[in-house]
Amino acid sequence: MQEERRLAVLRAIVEDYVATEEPVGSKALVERHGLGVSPATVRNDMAALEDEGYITQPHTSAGRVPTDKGYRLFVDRLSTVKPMSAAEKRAISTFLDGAVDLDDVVQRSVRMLSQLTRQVAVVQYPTLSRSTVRHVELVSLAPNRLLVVLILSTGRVEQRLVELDADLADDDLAALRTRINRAATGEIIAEAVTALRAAVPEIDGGATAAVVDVLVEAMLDHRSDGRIAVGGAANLARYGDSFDSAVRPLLEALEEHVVLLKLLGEASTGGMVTVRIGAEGPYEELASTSVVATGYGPRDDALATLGIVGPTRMDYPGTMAAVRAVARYVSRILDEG
Amino acid sequence: MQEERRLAVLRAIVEDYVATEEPVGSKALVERHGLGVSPATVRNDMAALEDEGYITQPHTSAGRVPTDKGYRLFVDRLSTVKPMSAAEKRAISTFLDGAVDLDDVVQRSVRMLSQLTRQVAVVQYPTLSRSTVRHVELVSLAPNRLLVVLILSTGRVEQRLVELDADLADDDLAALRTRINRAATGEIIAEAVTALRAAVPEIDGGATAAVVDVLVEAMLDHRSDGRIAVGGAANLARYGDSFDSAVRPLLEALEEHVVLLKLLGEASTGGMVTVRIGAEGPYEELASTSVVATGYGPRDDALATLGIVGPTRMDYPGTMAAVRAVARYVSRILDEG
DNA sequence: CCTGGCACTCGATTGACCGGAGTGCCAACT
DNA sequence: AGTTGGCACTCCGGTCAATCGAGTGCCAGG
Repeated sequence: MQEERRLAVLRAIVEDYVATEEPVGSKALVERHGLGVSPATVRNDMAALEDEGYITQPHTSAGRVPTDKGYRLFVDRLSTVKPMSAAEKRAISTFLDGAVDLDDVVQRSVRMLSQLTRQVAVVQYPTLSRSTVRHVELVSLAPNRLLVVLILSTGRVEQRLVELDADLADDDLAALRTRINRAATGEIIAEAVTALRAAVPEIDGGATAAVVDVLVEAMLDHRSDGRIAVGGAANLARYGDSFDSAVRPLLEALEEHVVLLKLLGEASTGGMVTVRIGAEGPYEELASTSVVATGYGPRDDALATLGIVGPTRMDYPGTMAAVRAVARYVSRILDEG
Repeated sequence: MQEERRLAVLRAIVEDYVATEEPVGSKALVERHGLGVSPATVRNDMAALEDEGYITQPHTSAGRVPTDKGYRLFVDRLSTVKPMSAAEKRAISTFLDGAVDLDDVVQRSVRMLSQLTRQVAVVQYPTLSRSTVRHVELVSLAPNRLLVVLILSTGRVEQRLVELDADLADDDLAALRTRINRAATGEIIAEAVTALRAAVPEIDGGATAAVVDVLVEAMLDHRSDGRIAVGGAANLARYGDSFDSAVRPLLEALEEHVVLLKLLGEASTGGMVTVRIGAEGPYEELASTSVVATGYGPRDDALATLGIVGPTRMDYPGTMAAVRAVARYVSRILDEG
């Protein structure tokens, strides 16, 4: 029973601190939240919580502040994901439905997320590796120049120019085209690559091999795999204090897309919203920032990841709800498209 | 003659203030710069300069700080663009030469610029409107589905899917293709659009018109026209003071690409590096930021614009040199590509 | 196990004070 | 006419002491 109250106290501390941005003391706590005990009792609980490492005081005779460990407990056991309001849901839905193509979907998602959470939003472009090949087209621009066009189920189109050593006859080209499509169409990337390599024999002097090589390269192209959209950086201005220590490394991380991918990547386990708090990750400089992320994609295949980056002191329930909601709507749109 | 010295004083003030970030007084001025007069004399000059609006004091009995007008005079008449060192030139050249495609060129330019100037760099993707059509390809994916591929002299490839109302026969398609290419290939966008509209008659029931419409839309597509790459936002962390007032609106502007385009666009007059200082532009919130930009493109056609955004208190000579140098190398690369 | 009371700590605020950098002006000098 | 040295004045910034108040820890009693 006192154990139960202690957790209630921790929850109250987290909520108050997130709201006020100031260390919270025993007196203010009993006033604002209706826990029916005296400040002294709360003080005892706080002392215990501090011993266990959930909260800390910035200096003697100041209020308490949650530690990373405290936030962790709060997120894992004390918070209930508060559902989005109907109005918010509608706003998300209509805004995202207005997108005209894949790029636009991602752009709008980033914007939506950053507005909902008032944090920096990060959305990874859908990965190719889980998507399937819809069609491969070979276009002869000149006898020895070929345009290879790869169309994927995600709506992404990749094209490459191939310079051939020797000219390629029209009927050879047609044969190659049908053969390639027979092998690759409908397969997911990984399958398509192996099928392609196996099914297409050499036709004339390495030309075919060159085409297949380029096609495989296009399929595995990590440039589009790793692409990332970032939005809402203006929200960083709200950091107020702790500026050089927190914002600078974060701004740097936001430009280092590789770092961002790693941050998000940790969080791609299916369906659930994942939270990385403070120094739990491998990046020293981001010790005072948290990441809230989740995977998304059609039919719950986690094609890619989206989420937000913000200070450890953030509204976790609301943020998690927003991230989850946006991920769901985006997934639905990708499903339809 | 005293007029001459006054300008020397102004120059000294600007240089000192940029270097030290502190209001500069008469005594420090005569010490650091070798102007052979007494502090009292300098004080008189400063009073005159203040009357004319070139400098101002933050408060009584403080040193002087340049006004926007002062910076303007400095940039227009007092500064000599200091040339880049050989090492810097080499660094720019080799780094940009490593680029593999157009996107990469832009990415690297942004990175290079932000590193050289330690400011936020902005590079606009080359505009279509000045480039020429290299080739148009029509690919039949199905009897009533057409892939339209547009290849431009800049190396940019745009593709569109067209759904036709009626099926299109293969020989009609071939005829259309040659007709389109005869009209458009080699022309700059604007010409190509009109030539296309004039030269291609209707073949069957509006199908051709649809294709041409899509093609024209692809040519004029403002998404690729307006695309912008931003880099070096971490340099904003050096703003130190005046944070909310300066950085927040700047971060917002950096995400509003339309605003950025306007800012850069003012500066696209051929060949020269343009400088917008403080409140000279239309944006109230950016009153304490300057833009240093220039056009770039093959053969000095200004295809697009690149530059940096930074505080009015910046090293204009060095920054202008860096912007000019990067623009030249990028232009050269586009020329070759 | 909770509670009221009490002494204690320590950051934050306030006000007084001082030193220094810088100015403006004037009279004297070249 | 332009330059210079001198001088009184202003005002910012830092320091120091005093005070306030929020908050704690602990203890004794319910």
